[in-house]
Amino acid sequence: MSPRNIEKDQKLRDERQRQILEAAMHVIARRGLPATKIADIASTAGISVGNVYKYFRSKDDIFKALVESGQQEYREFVEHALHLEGSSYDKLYWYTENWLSYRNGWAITVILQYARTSEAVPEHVTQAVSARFIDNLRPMAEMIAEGQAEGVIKNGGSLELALIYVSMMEGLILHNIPGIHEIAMLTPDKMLALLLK
Amino acid sequence: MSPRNIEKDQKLRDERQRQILEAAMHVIARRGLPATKIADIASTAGISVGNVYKYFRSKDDIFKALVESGQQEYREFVEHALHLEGSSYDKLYWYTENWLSYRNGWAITVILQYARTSEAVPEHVTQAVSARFIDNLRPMAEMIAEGQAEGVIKNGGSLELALIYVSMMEGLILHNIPGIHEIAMLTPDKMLALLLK
Amino acid sequence: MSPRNIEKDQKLRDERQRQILEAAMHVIARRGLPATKIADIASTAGISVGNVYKYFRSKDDIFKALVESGQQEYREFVEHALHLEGSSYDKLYWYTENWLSYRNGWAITVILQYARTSEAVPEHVTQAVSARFIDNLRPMAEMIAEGQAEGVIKNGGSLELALIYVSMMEGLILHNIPGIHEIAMLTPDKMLALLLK
Amino acid sequence: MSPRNIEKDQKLRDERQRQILEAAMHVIARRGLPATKIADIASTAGISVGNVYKYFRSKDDIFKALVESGQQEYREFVEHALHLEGSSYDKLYWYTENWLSYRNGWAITVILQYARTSEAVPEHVTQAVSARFIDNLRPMAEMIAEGQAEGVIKNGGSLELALIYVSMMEGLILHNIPGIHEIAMLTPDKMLALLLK
DNA sequence: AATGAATGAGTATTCATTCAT
DNA sequence: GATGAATGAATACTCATTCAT
Repeated sequence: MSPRNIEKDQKLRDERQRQILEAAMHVIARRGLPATKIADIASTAGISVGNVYKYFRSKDDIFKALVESGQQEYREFVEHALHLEGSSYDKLYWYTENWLSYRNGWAITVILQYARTSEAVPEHVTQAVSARFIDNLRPMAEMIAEGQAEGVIKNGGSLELALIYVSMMEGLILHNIPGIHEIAMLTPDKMLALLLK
Repeated sequence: MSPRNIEKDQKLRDERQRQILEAAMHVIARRGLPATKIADIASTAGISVGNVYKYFRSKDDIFKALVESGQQEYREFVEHALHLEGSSYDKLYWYTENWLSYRNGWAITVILQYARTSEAVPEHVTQAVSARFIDNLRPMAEMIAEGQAEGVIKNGGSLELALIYVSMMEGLILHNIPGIHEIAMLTPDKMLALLLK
Repeated sequence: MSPRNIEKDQKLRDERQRQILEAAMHVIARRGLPATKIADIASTAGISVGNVYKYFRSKDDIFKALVESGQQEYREFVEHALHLEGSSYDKLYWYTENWLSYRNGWAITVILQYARTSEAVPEHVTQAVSARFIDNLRPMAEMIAEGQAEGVIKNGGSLELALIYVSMMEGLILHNIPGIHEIAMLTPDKMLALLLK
Repeated sequence: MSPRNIEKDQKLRDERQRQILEAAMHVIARRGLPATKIADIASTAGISVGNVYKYFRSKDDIFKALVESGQQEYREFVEHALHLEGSSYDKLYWYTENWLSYRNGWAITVILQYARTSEAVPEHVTQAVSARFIDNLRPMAEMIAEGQAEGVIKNGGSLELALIYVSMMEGLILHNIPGIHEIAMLTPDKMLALLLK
């Protein structure tokens, strides 16, 4: 009866949804949530305004999905680092080098920071993001603990050091400043040096 | 009108202006610029909406003034640290302890971060803020260089280390997360440990 | 294609069209024209949105068809009453009893009332409906005139009395109020009593 | 301190509110609630769109206020009739003549009918309006009971007769049909004749 | 013919800014 | 100067209609 290919339709729907989130991530990271118009997201995604609403109930709904997928993407990233072959230094090096250069890393960092700190975000969202943020520190803490066992990394609470290191990376990522590279050629080894004995 | 009154009037104007900026700083830091209404600023400052416009031309004007006074306040703060009596460690300790706990520190950090990174901010503002940010790194770099001369602080480019340290502090300040203190009692010495040999 | 099939196709088309109008009648009567979405009509009719447009040019087109078929259905109803065997009282009784209880009576009454009175309806539609409404009063007027000739019904212009009686029925039908039956068990004889000498 | 006259301001506010409701009543009665734009109400009231929202939270809020004031206005009207000097016939005559010709009568009738019957109206509103409608029948029932005691009016439940009479008036009022007056010069005595013995 | 995804014009609502008092 | 009512441009969201499959 139906003249449409249901399976293919579903694939197209999933593809569209990813398309919208991808567009939203970059636009929102650059301008902030409230300054981003649905029309911006739609045109970046190459679709019409109305069609965005076929896939998401509201702008806030998009933001929520963005935050969730961002945190999941980060979790997979850091878990991947943890399970690499090699010394803990190698793992941390890989993490540092790749999160800095990864195309979505900056955008995810900016968006999650906004989600955690702005009172314009509903409190239950803020809290969920914060809880997950802390949970996402654990793989990094594990890498640090390994390094301490290997005698390479400074002593101290591994979770505390993880928080400090992640904060530093976030702080640096947020300094997307023109001209910053002229004063600092920040390479992973310079950043990791802070953790070393 | 006597010159006495004119002078007094001017003082009142300046006082009001500071009042408005103070209110704007806290409201904007919490909700972000676009989500903050002039009415919020006015009511926080305890004056009427219309009256705000007697002191500032527009919302953007308030933001610009905020950013400027914030950067100036930071500059004075860091210069003060640099000229303290004592070792470079003592100076950095004072800086770390006080900027973290200073009432306006958090708000200034949040606002300047937004001013630097959002495309919703006019480019000439972004650029001015960024340039001044780099300039404001110098007193910190000087303290670090002193510490290196004293043989206490790690080797490396002092401006680079300053950027890293400031980024870390900003990153930590932005983690105004409920529950974060249960996993990390961050004291100045733990943070400074990163810089030490 | 054989003429047999063409004929069959036409029947199917007519059937679908009636299906859509039937669905539209009930949805629109309940929510009003502007608050009714094409999607509501489609899903009530059990077909897809796109398919509705295979049978009607537009929402307004559906409404126009609805109004026409509603007025025709009413006309047939009242003509049927007029040509029943029996006294004029019997005819009026049958009319009163059955229009009140007839499944489409309420919906048709509501829709025609809207079509006649709302400025949101194009004027040429309003006028056509009104003209036909007046015309549709005539069979009722005839029944009343008969009753007057029989000496059972009050004196007075038969068309005027018809208008009054029909208005009363419409008014009552529009009082689809929960709880109304607890204060009034309205039976045809009570309503007809008004017309009697 | 305040440069505005508070008492005068309040009066102006009340005046504006009445202005908006008055405008809304006529526009909504003519076009229906969903087809009425806030811009229509605003321009009819002679103020700006934004200013409407200084006095009412939303379009639905306006509608609710309209319904309440409409029912109150009707109640006062019918109570006034009840307490007039004279026979019950005189009272009913006054009621019939004046509600028909009263400038707001038509609009109130149309709006209340919509409020009672459309599913587009939230159910708690529908129910409140219906309950009050039934309550508002009582003064009319009292007039009818008086008439029955005087031996002028037909026998029968007074509340039932009230419902029938009010429905008839509503039905007639809703027949705001061009050309209707050429077939029926409806005067109060013709309408009241229905109730007489 | 049937489907439902895609489009974009239309409307409710918000809020920076102005202005009469 | 101070106030807050008034304005209207801007934006989220809806829905009639079209169109590719």
